[in-house]
Amino acid sequence: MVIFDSHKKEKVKFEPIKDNEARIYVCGPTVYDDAHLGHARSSISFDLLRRTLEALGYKVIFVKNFTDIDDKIINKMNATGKSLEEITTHYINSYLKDMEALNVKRADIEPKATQSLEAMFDIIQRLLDKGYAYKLTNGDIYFDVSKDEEYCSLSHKCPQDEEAQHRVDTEGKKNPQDFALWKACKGENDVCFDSPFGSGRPGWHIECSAMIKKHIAYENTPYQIDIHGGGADLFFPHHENEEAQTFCGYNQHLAKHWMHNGFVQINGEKMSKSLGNSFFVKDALKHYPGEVLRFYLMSTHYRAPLNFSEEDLIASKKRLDKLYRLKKRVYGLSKKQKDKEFENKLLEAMKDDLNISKALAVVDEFVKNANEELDNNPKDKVLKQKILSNIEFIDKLLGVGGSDAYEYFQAGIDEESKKKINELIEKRNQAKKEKNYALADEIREELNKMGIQIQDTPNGTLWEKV
RNA sequence: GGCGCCAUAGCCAAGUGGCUAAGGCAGGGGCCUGCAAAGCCCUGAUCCCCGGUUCGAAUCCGGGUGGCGCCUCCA
Repeated sequence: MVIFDSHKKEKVKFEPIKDNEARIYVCGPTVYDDAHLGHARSSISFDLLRRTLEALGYKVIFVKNFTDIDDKIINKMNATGKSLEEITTHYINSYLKDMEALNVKRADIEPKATQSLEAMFDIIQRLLDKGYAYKLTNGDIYFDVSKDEEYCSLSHKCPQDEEAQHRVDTEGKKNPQDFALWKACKGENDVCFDSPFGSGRPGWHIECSAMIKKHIAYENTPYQIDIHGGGADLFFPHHENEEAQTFCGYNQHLAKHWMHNGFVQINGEKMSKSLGNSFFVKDALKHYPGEVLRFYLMSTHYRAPLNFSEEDLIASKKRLDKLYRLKKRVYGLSKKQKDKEFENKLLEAMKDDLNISKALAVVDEFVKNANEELDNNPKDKVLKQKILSNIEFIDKLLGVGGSDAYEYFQAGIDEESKKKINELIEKRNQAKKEKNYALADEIREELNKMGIQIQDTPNGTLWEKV
């Protein structure tokens, strides 16, 4: 497996710290609002990484956190009068539900910041003891970047010029880039926890360092975990700061490899709350099945920007439709016949830094060849078993193609409508038998108007929702 | 202002020095079909511009132009 390490800025061979094991931590959402398409893309990107490593035989330990203590959550509390727990529980559930619809596998561990406070205290105390952190008179504790010689060597993105540094300046800090490890309690409208450093709450960056240390960090190794992932915007300062805390606190680098996914854009601009162009997953799911959305969001390489467009999404749907039409042709088989050659080809593509374009081209080629072979050998059982097995492998590796082939095309149609559709099809077949083509075409037209498209096949007349 | 990424057919998108530049969508032609649909077959680009390196470049180097991102919470 080769991955692009954004620290080294090149593709590197993935060599795990421990043989055949991969410990991965991905920055999860701050749960103060519903997941947008950007969250979806990030989730799907690292889901593909995980599935690929698993298919290659690695034992993957996958951790994705929830940031459940943060300024924006507090703002929401103050705005709505709801408790922290109410807000975060609601959005965590909403997030999990959306990700399930997108066929993203659940993380093995889903830690919350509020449950990892002890681990944060440990790092902060170490940093204070070692002189990497200092406390202001108001009780805030900051990390002193000037004490860390390696600061900025991870992302190489630290601002150099004076102007940029002054923009992030804050009263009392020793260096403009110093960041908060602990924020002292600011009064009634704040959320505060007891700590050895007084009442307050943790800074954002410390949360991830703590959760990694607590849940999956190796001891006595140069690196605590194998891969740390997240959105490209997190590289600096978030990941730079995580690395600084962990390295200065434990004398271990945080992660051997760093991976960052590109953004979802709308009309060529980053999709974000502040630009007012964000797009919630739950809204997109009202119009398109999760699987279609997944297929679309993963069809652009994870590092490249993806400019959201409905036109492209529809093109993706049509591409996925073809896989499911093939699946209908091998419907109902139980026995499987492995096709190692195909599996290796698909895996080979994904092994190259998740080259999804290559992988999907392999899928397209497979679908095309399978259709042709089925045309020539409609009764070949082994062939059909092979095809079904390959579709299952596609589902396992890419997370698409696993649904029931009929339900895929009939999603959103209620039982009553289905009954009516079947009656009309029956009526039309009768008309066809009597060579009353005018009536048959009339019925087909009626179905079309209902948004139903039919296909006459050797196995009878099939229908799909357009 | 600092740092960085990107630019391939109508659209999406692989490709990192050398066979005829993958694949998908859309379009055109054909087979199949009562007619359709689906499926299959055929069909399209010399790779933003200029210069350089090389026997040879979409692929490397330099300079442009255009777009985007980070530097502030952000996936």
